[in-house]
Amino acid sequence: MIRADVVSDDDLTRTVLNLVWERREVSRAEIARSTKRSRSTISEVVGRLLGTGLVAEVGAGESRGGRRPILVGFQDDAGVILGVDVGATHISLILTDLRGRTLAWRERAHPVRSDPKGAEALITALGEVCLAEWNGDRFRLMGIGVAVPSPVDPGSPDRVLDRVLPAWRGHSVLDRLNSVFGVPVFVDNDANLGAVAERWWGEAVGIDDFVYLKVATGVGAGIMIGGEIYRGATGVAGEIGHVAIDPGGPECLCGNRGCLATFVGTRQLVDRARALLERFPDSVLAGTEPDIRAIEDAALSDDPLALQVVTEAADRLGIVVAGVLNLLNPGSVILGGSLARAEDRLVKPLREAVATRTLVDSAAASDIRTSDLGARATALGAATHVLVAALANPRLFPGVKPA
Amino acid sequence: MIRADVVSDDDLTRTVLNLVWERREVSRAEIARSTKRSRSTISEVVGRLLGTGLVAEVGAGESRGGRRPILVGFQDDAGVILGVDVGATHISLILTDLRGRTLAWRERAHPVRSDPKGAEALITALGEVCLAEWNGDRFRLMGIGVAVPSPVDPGSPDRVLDRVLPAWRGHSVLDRLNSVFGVPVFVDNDANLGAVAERWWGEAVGIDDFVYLKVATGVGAGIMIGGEIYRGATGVAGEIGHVAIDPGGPECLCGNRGCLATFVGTRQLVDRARALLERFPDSVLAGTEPDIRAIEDAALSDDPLALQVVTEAADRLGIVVAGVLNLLNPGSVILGGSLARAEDRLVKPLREAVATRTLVDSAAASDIRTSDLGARATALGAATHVLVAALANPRLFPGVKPA
DNA sequence: CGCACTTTGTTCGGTGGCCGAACAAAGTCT
DNA sequence: AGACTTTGTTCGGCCACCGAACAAAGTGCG
Repeated sequence: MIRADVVSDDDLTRTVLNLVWERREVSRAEIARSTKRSRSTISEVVGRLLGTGLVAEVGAGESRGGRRPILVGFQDDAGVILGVDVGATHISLILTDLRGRTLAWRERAHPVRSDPKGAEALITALGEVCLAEWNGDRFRLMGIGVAVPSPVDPGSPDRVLDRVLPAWRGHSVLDRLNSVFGVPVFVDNDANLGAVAERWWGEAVGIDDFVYLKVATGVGAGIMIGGEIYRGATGVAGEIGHVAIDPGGPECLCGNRGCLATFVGTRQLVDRARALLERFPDSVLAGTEPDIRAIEDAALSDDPLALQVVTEAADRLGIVVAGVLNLLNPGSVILGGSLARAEDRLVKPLREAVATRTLVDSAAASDIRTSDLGARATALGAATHVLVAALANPRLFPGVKPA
Repeated sequence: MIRADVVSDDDLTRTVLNLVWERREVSRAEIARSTKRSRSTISEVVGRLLGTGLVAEVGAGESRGGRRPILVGFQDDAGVILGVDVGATHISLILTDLRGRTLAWRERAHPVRSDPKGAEALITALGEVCLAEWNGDRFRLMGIGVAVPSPVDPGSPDRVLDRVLPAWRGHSVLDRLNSVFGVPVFVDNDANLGAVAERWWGEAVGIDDFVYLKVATGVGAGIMIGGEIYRGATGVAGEIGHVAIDPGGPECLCGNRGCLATFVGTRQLVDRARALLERFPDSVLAGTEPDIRAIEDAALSDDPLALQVVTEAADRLGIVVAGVLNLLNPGSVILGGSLARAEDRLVKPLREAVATRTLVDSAAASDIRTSDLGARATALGAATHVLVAALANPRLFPGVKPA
């Protein structure tokens, strides 16, 4: 795997580049004020950046009582990124520009666990499809981000240590992506990458400390501390799917009883809905074989059965969210994955469940909401991970030569 | 309150000072190798540091095949620090040198909650006693650290926001300490400061990510991430005393039911021991009015009643510790406060309780142990907090003039 | 309209932190 | 004893960054 993080770029150059990205269009004088450097220094740095093509002079700004500033703008189309979301039962890919805009998007159901070889082929094929649809200069592809539903070892980021995806063990799939597309490949856990997506494009823009909760086949948390993903000592921080919330609960795949995942995992939600069918004969789901999507839709139309499922899930989630609030006191908790579409129908009972289990202070200070990034959140986060790496190390950008 | 954190010292100077502190005695050449700076640069920095009196040339080291190095040593007695532990029912003070050595120590039982004015007077009086016992140059006192059993707002570190100690609200007590002793006063939560003590002098030396769990009148956690205390969005991170572990449990002061604190707080442990007296007529505690200390002693002599109390507490703690492991994946969990003296008698059942509630990975990777800093841990941590601030900003040291 | 004042961006000489080369001092090893 | 190492210092120089000065291009007031 290509490793581009050995040589680091000039500190100030990086700072300026990030600032231009954030502000989109900004004058040299404004950069100087923000970074507390002299205008002469900034002028020189900006001059170098102009040479890379990552930024360009894009016109004049408003006068602040004197000469009008020359606005320097970030070139969002200077590169593109491929984001891959490897789910338990699906694979999806997104191609984005440097502002997180979707250039292409593909999704396929696939039994990833039982057919890893097919999954690998599917990813490369869909990757080609996305690039073809975009129809731009292929050498502008900067990197590939991959989200996997499993912890990722920070010591060796290219190694996925997993019981869920045994065939992904080792480097094979990632190395293959690297050699097929010829760009760096980054891997991380799906909940972590969901948090990244929220931090850059979603509900957590501007928030540096929050917890992203992803409910899907499994349950995971992405913990953002100081704007960085927190991984813990061995990279499994946030693996809350198997927190025991009911000692008398059903047995879990992990061997324990009453894990959170046995109550709010996608499959369990669907099972629960089926079990409730006879108690709610008037439900719109009656007489159907409901899937998670149908349950969400039903909840949005205030179907009593679906609301019951959502409320029960909120209750169970509440136990864990309360624990998270008490322990970490995050500014925000953002809910993604299944049920996020239900918004208030999920959040309201969740807030109530949390309120009975937390001190007033921490509960009141934390705001709980749902993501609105939808199904593309995880893939988008994977792509964003590459963007973050590139903004931290501009050498990753195509056409930027090692100084 | 004096604020000394505005002007920051030269970065390299700080790095070198910290390195000399860590290594105790180290040559210029060795510093150059460690910091990856040239010997000429280090020579100059060390020269400046020698002028401050914080370090001194302390002899020659072993030859590494050439000229013998001149060892530069940190002067542990260049300053002293006062650490104050304000408990719910006691006050203790420690006077330390810059290596955490105890120069004086005083402890008094005091109803802090009901008599804050008396507590204030007691602190200043005991501070004077400690300084008198030490009998050194008083102007070498660098600062005072105060540990309070309550969250501390990071936004205004000198303000204690508390229901537990209403009279400590605002600045009064801390300002008074500042004006009496004429040095900066630092305040933080007791569990946070216990974690600091462990990080510098205890079980967590060399470990940058761990959780310190303090069981006393209440229960709190100090979360160390990357060598820094993690405070959360509003400074209440680690307030786990009121995590609900049993919806049917007893009512808590906080208004909820089944809080962790209602099972393992000091008072609850003592109550539980009393309740068990009739079931264990042969216990060494039979016929006595046991306090927490007696229970610990009894546990150490394998008294069945005491072991029962300890085991039950371990079970309850296990629920929360398991949650912490799953969420944060810390490298270590360190137990302080009551029962820490019981060591394996506490840790063994705790590990078992945790093992049934965590994934193999995170449980196996984390090592759980007891603190051995004893009763002085919190006060020592308070003093250490000042030391940390001083090493980060040498200007705080007495006699070091603003460059 | 003209004039005083602001702001922007560039030029240019200077400063300070850090470096490398060179060297003397003080060791080790054969 | 002589060759080689390591340490610590000196000294010239590089480079990032700065401040002063300036021209260009605005605003606003009399």
